[in-house]
Amino acid sequence: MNQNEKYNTYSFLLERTARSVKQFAQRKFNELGFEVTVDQWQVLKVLYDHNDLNQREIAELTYKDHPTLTRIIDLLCKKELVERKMHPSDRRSFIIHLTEEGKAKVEFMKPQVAEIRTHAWHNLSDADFEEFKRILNTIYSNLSL
Amino acid sequence: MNQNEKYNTYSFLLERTARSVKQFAQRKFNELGFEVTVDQWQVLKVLYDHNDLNQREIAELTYKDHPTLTRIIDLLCKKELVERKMHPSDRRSFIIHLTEEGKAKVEFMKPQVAEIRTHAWHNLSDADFEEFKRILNTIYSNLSL
DNA sequence: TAAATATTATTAGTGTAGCAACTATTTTTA
DNA sequence: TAAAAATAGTTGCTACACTAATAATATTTA
Repeated sequence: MNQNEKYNTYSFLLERTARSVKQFAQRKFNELGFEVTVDQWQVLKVLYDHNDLNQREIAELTYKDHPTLTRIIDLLCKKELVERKMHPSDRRSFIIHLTEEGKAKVEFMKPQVAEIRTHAWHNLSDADFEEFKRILNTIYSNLSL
Repeated sequence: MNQNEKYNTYSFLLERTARSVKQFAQRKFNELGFEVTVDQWQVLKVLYDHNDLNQREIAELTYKDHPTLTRIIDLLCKKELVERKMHPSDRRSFIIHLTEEGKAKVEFMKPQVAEIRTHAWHNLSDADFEEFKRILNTIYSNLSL
């Protein structure tokens, strides 16, 4: 493979792997009857860890954009896992609050999700894990400048 | 970070990075007036390298699913970059053919895309590149079993 | 060879990503 | 303090991913 072609590979592998990780998790979520998507889970988890954030803060923590957040919150509201509450001092923004049902859902899913996530790492070492994180973070910051 | 939380990180970093790589490329595509999406480019490139494939073959090479392929081919047809031709012996399938315009587009874009792809790898070595590919491929195969 | 099965591609429906434009509100600054 | 700028969130549009169902055609097998 010549030098030009070389860098065409990584973006392909990166995307393919990211999709396969997500797809694997979603399939498990469905099998286990979680009734939420992987992205919805990500938002629930952030709310569980921080509780009572506005949408901007959730967007920052999940690296999702605002329109996407609006739609995910809509769906989570419909499922009664979160609710939009008035912000006491800023009438532009909502406080997103995890309901009791939402909290229970996170506690139920949490260990099972952790288990699902380990599958990808068979045959890989802790050193691999650190390398992987370092490289991903470097790529990310190379493109953010 | 405890052992349970540990593996929640990688899927997040992986997806975030994959998205950022794609978004970066798409932004450059737009700035350079390519008038195709990154996914459309991927299909054009595969056709350029193999020419005259049916949609199943393109799906296999790009790891995209059939419905997605149908729609991408529709869009590329509208742009007159490819055309659907009758398969001589199998009336279920089409031969997807890169038009002259499509071929010219690939030749025009190819070196510029290669250039765009290198940005992600500043501050990273060839060894990192190999490590990265190895880890991505291992994860992918762990989840395909 | 007729019936069952498999394959190729499409359509429909849901969810997410990204962009641009917009409303409502808050903050800044002139 | 009035005008300008910034912020929070929404909506609309296009594109892609995934699932399930379907149509048309080919292949297998009984």
